[in-house]
Amino acid sequence: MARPSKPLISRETAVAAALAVIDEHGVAGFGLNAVAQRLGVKAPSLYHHFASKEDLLSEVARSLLIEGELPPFERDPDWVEQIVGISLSTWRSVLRHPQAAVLLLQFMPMSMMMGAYEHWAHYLAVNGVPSRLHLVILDGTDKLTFGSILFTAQRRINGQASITDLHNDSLPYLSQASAALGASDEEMFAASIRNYVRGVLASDAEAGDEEPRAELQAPGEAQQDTPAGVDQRKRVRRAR
Amino acid sequence: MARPSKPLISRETAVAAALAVIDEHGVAGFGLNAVAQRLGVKAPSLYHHFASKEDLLSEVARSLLIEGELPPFERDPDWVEQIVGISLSTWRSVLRHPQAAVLLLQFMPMSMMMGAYEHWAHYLAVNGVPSRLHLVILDGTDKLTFGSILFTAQRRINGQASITDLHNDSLPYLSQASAALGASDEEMFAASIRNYVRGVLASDAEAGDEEPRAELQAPGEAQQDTPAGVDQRKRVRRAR
DNA sequence: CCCGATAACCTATTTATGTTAGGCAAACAG
DNA sequence: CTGTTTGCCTAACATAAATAGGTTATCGGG
Repeated sequence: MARPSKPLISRETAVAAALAVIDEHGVAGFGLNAVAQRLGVKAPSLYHHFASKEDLLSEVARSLLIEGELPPFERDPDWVEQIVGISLSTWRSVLRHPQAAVLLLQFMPMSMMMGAYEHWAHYLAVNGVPSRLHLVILDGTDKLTFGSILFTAQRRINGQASITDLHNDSLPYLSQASAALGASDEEMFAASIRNYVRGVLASDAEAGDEEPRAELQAPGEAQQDTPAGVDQRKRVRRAR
Repeated sequence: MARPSKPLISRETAVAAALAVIDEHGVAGFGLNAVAQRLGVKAPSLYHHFASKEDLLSEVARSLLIEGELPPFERDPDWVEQIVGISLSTWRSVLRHPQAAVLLLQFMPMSMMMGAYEHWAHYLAVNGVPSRLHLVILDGTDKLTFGSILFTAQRRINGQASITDLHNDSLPYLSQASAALGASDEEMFAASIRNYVRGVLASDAEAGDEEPRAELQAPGEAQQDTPAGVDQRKRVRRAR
């Protein structure tokens, strides 16, 4: 075959095909051959559109996150729920493709994240959250979000039931905990974000009562070589 | 060469060699050839000890976690700090090998995690935490821990500075947030665990005023949350 | 002590896949 | 109309996982 009237490949269609292959066979079973076949094309032709396999996978990763809805810079008494809602939106979006979720780790578009962080920091400032809490909130919710996504994705890939649906006589405490809870993965995740942000606010309010609410970390005295499992908290923040 | 007097390969030495290769070249640059060379051996010989490359990598993943200890079943007024301390211990342990951290995702030993969860649920019950909160606490802290590990590992691999050391004029809000914080990765992580658990307790206290609540100080001696027929001997289990 | 079975390594080969090189015909620009 | 570019192709290469089969040392039962 020579040059076709209309191109058979575009970056978009190739990314879609790649995502379909990953959905079906996983990242491990992913190959340029399968992608090409799905496009009615031979594998080397993909190199006219992507520099390498990594380039293609990187684009797939980005496609998982593209619907970056960010909140407007307005005062919102329910700003915590804004955070919960958008985190949940990301959670749902990525978990439509559990097999591809792991790509986010390797190909996380850092510039995109920085932009989002800047936006959120601005949003938090508008809503009266002191700037010393911004990174604590953003960093924590992000790690919670992607930690939950990656864990949940892996569990779904393995065909394991949710940890909230556990019945195992050899794990009595855990089974009771599961029975006492009764929540879906999604509810668990949303609650975890909410709990985290509340915890940040509660801790800060508590610290502010006792101290001049200056900083999260006592000045000076570099920490180093602390043995594992040792309470490092004393210098950081004391809660009664 | 034929069969040597003393075996040149054992699963343990092979895992150590594999980890060394990954530390140096990353998971992408990892190959059986490099592992074999480090052992003074040819690659196919590894198949006498491992069923496949995945088998070897799975063992490497497990080796990253086997240093994690679990707390004894005793009352501990600072049980939150126990959780923080052990999470931090895991965090430090895995991040000694940032390049290998991603293996935890694919080869997370589920049985091991279930056992640890059971232990923790028991521990929380002993400390008067109502069972409806057990999974919320365990699941959330775990996701925070591994989310933080994976993010931090990736950032260190990419040679990027911590988000807490940010100076960028095009990101004014974020820069201010960073400047107002001044905490290390490790402190940020420990604080996030602490904040999360506190948030769970605060939310629960707020939600149900008629139901039993988790107390930090002195819950009743009766353990209404103990399932029947459970061996409560005190022990410290080593994951393996 | 002997000998078959097994263990532990080897070399050679197969297979799969990412990638590069070079060719050909349609499209397009001037 | 013509030269260049585009978009695909086939062929070939490099690497790496995995298998097959050979060789020798160790071990256990008679």
